[in-house]
Amino acid sequence: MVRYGKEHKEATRRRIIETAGRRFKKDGIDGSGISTLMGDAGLTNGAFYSHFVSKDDLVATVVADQLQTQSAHVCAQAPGRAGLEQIVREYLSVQHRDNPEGGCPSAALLDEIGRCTDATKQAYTESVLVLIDDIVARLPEGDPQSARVEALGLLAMMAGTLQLSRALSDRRLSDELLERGTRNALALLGTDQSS
Amino acid sequence: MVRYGKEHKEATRRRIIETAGRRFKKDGIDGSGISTLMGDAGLTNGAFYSHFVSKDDLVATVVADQLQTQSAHVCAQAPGRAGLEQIVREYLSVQHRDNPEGGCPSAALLDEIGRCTDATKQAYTESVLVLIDDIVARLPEGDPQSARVEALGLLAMMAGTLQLSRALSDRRLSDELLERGTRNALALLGTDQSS
DNA sequence: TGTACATCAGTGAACGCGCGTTCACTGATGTAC
DNA sequence: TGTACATCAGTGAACGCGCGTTCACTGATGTAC
Repeated sequence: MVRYGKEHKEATRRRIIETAGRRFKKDGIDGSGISTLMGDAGLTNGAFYSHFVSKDDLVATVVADQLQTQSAHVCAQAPGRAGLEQIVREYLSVQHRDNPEGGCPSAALLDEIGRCTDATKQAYTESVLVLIDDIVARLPEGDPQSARVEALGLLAMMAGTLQLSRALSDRRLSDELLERGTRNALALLGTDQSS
Repeated sequence: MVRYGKEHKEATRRRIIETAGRRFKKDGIDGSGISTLMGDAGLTNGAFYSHFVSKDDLVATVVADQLQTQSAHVCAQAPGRAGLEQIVREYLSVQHRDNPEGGCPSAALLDEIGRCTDATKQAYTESVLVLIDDIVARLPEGDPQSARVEALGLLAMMAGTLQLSRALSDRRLSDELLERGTRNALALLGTDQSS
């Protein structure tokens, strides 16, 4: 009865979500059309609507998937404080700055997400909290809600720094900003979080 | 010989630049069409090209103008450290979060600017350095280049925090992030900047 | 003072193009007998 | 084992629309006589 096995269609859907993630981060959400997105996945535009209800549907799905991938990456790092420092250094690196399509979705898309539908903002919020909890697990114990907000603050600071480093046309200044950002981020971790 | 006096056309150009700034910050650069932008200024699409060479030209012009407006706002604040603290508190306020079109262009557009033409990134870089020097003027003296990078780090952190607060669909979490961000920003100012 | 005129800021229709979305279809698949 | 068939993932042309840009024009302006 089942023709291709359902793995086939699901694999295609996965492929679309992953290539769309890279494309969105490279060209922006508004800057990526359906035909281009499907072409990236090796398909034609018409097939899109048998996988997603609308572009908004894809956007919300991709945003959630991107953050989940990032969570997995965080979890794969060495445990505890040492791993956190490694994450910060990687995040605020020249390599990350120069490779938006393979990097953090918040750094590439955060202000655009703020202008998206409520569904997308909700998908972002839920998924970012999963990521945040993976970071919180590496912090010394304390009030969990306070630690969450602390980790959100760290993410915001790192994403903003990467964005600014990408917008500066002066390479040297951009490099210096990344260094300073790394120091600031590590300082933020070093301070014990009172209430 | 001169018909309308040149003030007339210059006033119109100013009006386009200012209304476009608000529109870009509200709907994004990719999300704002020429007809809409000209309509905002009380004109029709056709008049656009007697004021600007292209949309890219407008974008670069608007980005520079927005930062200049922000510089003026910074300079209008009380002098020294007290003024700086006031700026930080205003920046990371609920009012600013809920009013992107009247707020900071970096918070509204930074990742999109990173994807713009070199000309726009250059306009951004030059103008942001003017803003940064207005902030540096409020910091204790020291190595000026180091102070610049410190101020850039502060801007990046504040812009990222505001963006994240706008992307979160959980209002309470968003509010808490702004509070935490304010504390972090003030801490960043409190620490003396060694090298 | 009154009229003819040159200027030029702004109009609005049109250009080709890509957008998001729809739909009649194709053709490879694995199944049933 | 071989053939007829139902399924359905994917195709590609087409929809109306708004994009950035061009251009022939309109009509209010202030000037010249």
